[in-house]
Amino acid sequence: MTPGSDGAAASRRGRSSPVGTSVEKAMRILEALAVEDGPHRLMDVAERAGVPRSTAYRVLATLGAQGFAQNCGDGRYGIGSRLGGLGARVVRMLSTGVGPTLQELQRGAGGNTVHLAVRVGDHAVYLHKVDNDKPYEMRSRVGNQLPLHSTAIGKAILAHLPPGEVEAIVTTAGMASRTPATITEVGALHAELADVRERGFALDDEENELTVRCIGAVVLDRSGRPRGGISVSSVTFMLDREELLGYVPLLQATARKVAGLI
Amino acid sequence: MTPGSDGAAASRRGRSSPVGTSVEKAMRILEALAVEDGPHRLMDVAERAGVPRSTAYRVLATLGAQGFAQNCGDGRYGIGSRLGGLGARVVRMLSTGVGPTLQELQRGAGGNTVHLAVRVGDHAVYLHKVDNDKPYEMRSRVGNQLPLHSTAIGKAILAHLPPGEVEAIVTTAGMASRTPATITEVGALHAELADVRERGFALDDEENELTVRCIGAVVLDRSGRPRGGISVSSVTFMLDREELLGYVPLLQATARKVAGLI
DNA sequence: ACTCGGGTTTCGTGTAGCGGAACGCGGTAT
DNA sequence: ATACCGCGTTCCGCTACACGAAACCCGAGT
Repeated sequence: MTPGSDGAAASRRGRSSPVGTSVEKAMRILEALAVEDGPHRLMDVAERAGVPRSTAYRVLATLGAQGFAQNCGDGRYGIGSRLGGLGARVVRMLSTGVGPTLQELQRGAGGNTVHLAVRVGDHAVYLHKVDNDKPYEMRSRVGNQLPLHSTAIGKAILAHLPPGEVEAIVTTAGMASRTPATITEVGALHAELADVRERGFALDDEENELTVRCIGAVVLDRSGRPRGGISVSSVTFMLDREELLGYVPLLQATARKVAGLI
Repeated sequence: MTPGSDGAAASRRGRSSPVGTSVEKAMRILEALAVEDGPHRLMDVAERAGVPRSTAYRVLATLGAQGFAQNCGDGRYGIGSRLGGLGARVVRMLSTGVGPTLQELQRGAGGNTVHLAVRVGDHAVYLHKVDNDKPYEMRSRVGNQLPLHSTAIGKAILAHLPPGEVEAIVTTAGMASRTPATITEVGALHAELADVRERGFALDDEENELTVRCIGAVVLDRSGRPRGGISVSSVTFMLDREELLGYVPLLQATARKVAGLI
């Protein structure tokens, strides 16, 4: 088997938490540390990462000794600065890779704001942003988390996940009502996701933020799993729905291009 | 032993490459993938990470299956998008943590540009930047790499590393001559680093970039090792050396504060 | 004083990580 | 054409290291 391919192997012994190798555990623990700001209790990290407490402790000791994690003195844990250096490099490299492609999209889509986000656990995280050429700008920032059930990128991702995983995500992350238009019922969400799959793009019409309308398309990795998505956004009073939908073909073409660059 | 403490243990079996646990190997491999842009050959990654080829292969297979690394089809490897999501979160979290403190420094230091960088291998990487309030700005960007021997932050870091490690760094990274003032002799560097230690800060007077002058102070982790540094920068024709040096006490105080936030 | 939550430590088990060596394939020199 | 070489990939036997249940310990709440 070649590296980077699926490798659905692993997880044989798994009693309650089917996490495979120790490297995988470590990465999941780092992701668990990065979901929200404050220092985290060992127990929460362990649970979120799906590993037993003592394992989380051992891995955190290793990561801490290397500067990738940090024991905040009291028993709490946070991310370490060495991970910051790595993260800054990674974001910069990926951004420079996709930057030109997304700028083309921005220009071709009326100069409106373009976002690339990738899935991290039960959220998506902005990885790159191309600001619009308008006098105002969106308040989004690289590194911001966004919900999956109420955003165009999020719904595009969910639409390409197996239904069981969608279920798991809404169970743990909930379906917070962000605006009156937010989908807050699991049934309605599944119906919407079927629509998204059929149309090949997702529409967020003030579901996540009042006065903001977005179209989003999924970005798949080479094994067909959804890694993230891209979107074009505008404020509702500047761009009507029809005009925004006119950019869908370009959005989809760009999403396919981005998939090759991730 | 408590996690996050030194833990100089590890590396007993070590034949040629004294790298300990598999988690540590994985993190070093990720760092090796992030040093420069293009896809990397397996061999280069293995060498840079200090692990045998077959080990690098196996770890990359694991990381690739999880989306943290990527096999670019031909035998080359790059970073995966899942690492990008993690990295974006991490940078954002660390930035929001230190942002206010560094903004205070910027205001207290005449509104000049402030940087926070952390060490990654034999370079430093910008993790946060507070732009100046002048009509022009520095071209630096978060995620940029900077050499250690020719920058204020870099010299502040080197000054707090054991001499052997300094030797190793200049051996592998070299001492490129960036301007006529760049220190390019190992002996001169060691002398300069002794100065830096004694004064408690580093000065880069057009050593890395013509017309740019910086003061830098080291940021130590809780076990006393240098994790990175902060700096105040200005163009030479706007700020003479004396005035810049006047900001040293505030710089040092801020560095100590940042050490607690990393 | 008793309990409880949760971080830390211990420990015996066996497995997954390890890395040297062999393989195969494409490119290059002869 | 053939030999060579560099390098990604695969194999394989050994054992160090990961594993996780359970014990331990400390501080807070009652």
